[in-house]
Amino acid sequence: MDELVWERPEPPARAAPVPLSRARIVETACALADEGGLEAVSLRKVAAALGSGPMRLYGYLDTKEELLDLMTDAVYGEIPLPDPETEGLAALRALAHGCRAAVQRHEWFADLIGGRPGLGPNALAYLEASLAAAAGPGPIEDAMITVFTVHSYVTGAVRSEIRERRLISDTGLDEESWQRAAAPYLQRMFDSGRYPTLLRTARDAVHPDGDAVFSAGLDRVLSGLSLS
Amino acid sequence: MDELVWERPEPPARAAPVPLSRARIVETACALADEGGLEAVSLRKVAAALGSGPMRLYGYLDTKEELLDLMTDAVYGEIPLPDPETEGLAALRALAHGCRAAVQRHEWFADLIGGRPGLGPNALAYLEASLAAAAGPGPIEDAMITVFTVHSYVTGAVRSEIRERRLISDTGLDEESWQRAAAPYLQRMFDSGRYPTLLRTARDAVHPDGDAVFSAGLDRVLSGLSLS
DNA sequence: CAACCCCTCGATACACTGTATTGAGCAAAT
DNA sequence: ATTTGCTCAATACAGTGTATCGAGGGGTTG
Repeated sequence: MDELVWERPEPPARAAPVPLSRARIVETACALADEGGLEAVSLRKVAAALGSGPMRLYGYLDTKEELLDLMTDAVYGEIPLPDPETEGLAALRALAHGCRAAVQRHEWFADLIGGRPGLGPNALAYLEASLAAAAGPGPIEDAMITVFTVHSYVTGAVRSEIRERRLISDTGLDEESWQRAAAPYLQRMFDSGRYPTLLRTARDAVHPDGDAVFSAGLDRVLSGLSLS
Repeated sequence: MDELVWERPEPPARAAPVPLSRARIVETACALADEGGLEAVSLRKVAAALGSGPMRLYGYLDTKEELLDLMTDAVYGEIPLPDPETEGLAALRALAHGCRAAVQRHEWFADLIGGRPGLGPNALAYLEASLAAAAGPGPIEDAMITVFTVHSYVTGAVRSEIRERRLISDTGLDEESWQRAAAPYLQRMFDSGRYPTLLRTARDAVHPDGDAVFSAGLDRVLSGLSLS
């Protein structure tokens, strides 16, 4: 009390605290990430968007990583699960496409997926559906490997796709400036003669769109599974 | 000059600046990451390990992300390339195993791989070798898809593996405490009845080691490629 | 109705991050 | 011999995750 009462300002009439919930927190964190990417998600910003101080969130979370885990599980929850009648391969395909669609809606999901243990209820449900689709008459270990294989492909593929999209959109929205930025470097690399196949590819190949590439790769993976 | 010379201390006899190079920077950054993970890599720590101030690094890098890119390419450089005589499928398999081996040596590589555009010379060489191995008589687009498929699987798989390893080693080195931490939760989830296949798997399946799973998945992927 | 207590929440603080700016000292060039 | 330019370190700043603390209000008890 280093000031007299007369000088000291009144307490700032604290606004009625906004009711909070884990769901609301995750929701606004996802919204922040949707526009601005994962780096736009900080506890301070999330709290500010909710009209509260940062430390309040620690009542609902122990750590920022837990927030990311919750966000991850929220996205898993958006992936529609095929109904159990669906035949195995078709179900796996549907899950894969659902996962990719989720990444298209939430680019940042590509940064999280496969990165931390997905033990949330929705991730488990996704896993359950995959496993059920893959399970056949044989030993369950086969189904595990099938799921591992497909999901590894899916996570790797969606990351690749997002990465490439960013490579373009980072240099500026137009393809022009990207050409000017990286093309000369690549040109020089190709001129070195060390990458003949790459050079031929860059010259000849027509670059197909992401959908087609993903589907084609997925088909190859699925056809290697020797599933009943 | 707010003090008289007599009071003012001598300049700290600045130590002869350590000669630096991009290679040395990347090397020590990788060393720091090897013990301590990616979060142990900060420009300050790298600089300190080199005996210099942080800002000096900006002569060699524009950004921390560039350092991570260099580290990524350094690891790509460790992957042995199959000699060009090797038959296509065998070469792809060798590259995949080489990539996985690199991740075993540098866990942090799993966090970087597939995350940012790998345009460094070593990554390009890896890509060139993959593309050359995948290229057949058909259109080059087929080879692109093949490479995309295999590499997507590999990146996804190694991330999965590292993630699982961390899940165990994070809770404490012993399996005991992990059981105590997550097992009750999973138990309750399984008891909910929503994850029957998962439950059966957790109960019945013997968990095979990472090598076997990776190889088995890779074989499935490769066998789906319909490569000559 | 009054007094207490707990518990929730915000303010403050700390260590740390990446990076911009500034200024000092030395080497080379005029 | 003087100036110029370049290299590097010190300082500074905004932002991060999180620990600590103190005040305030709501519910429970006298």
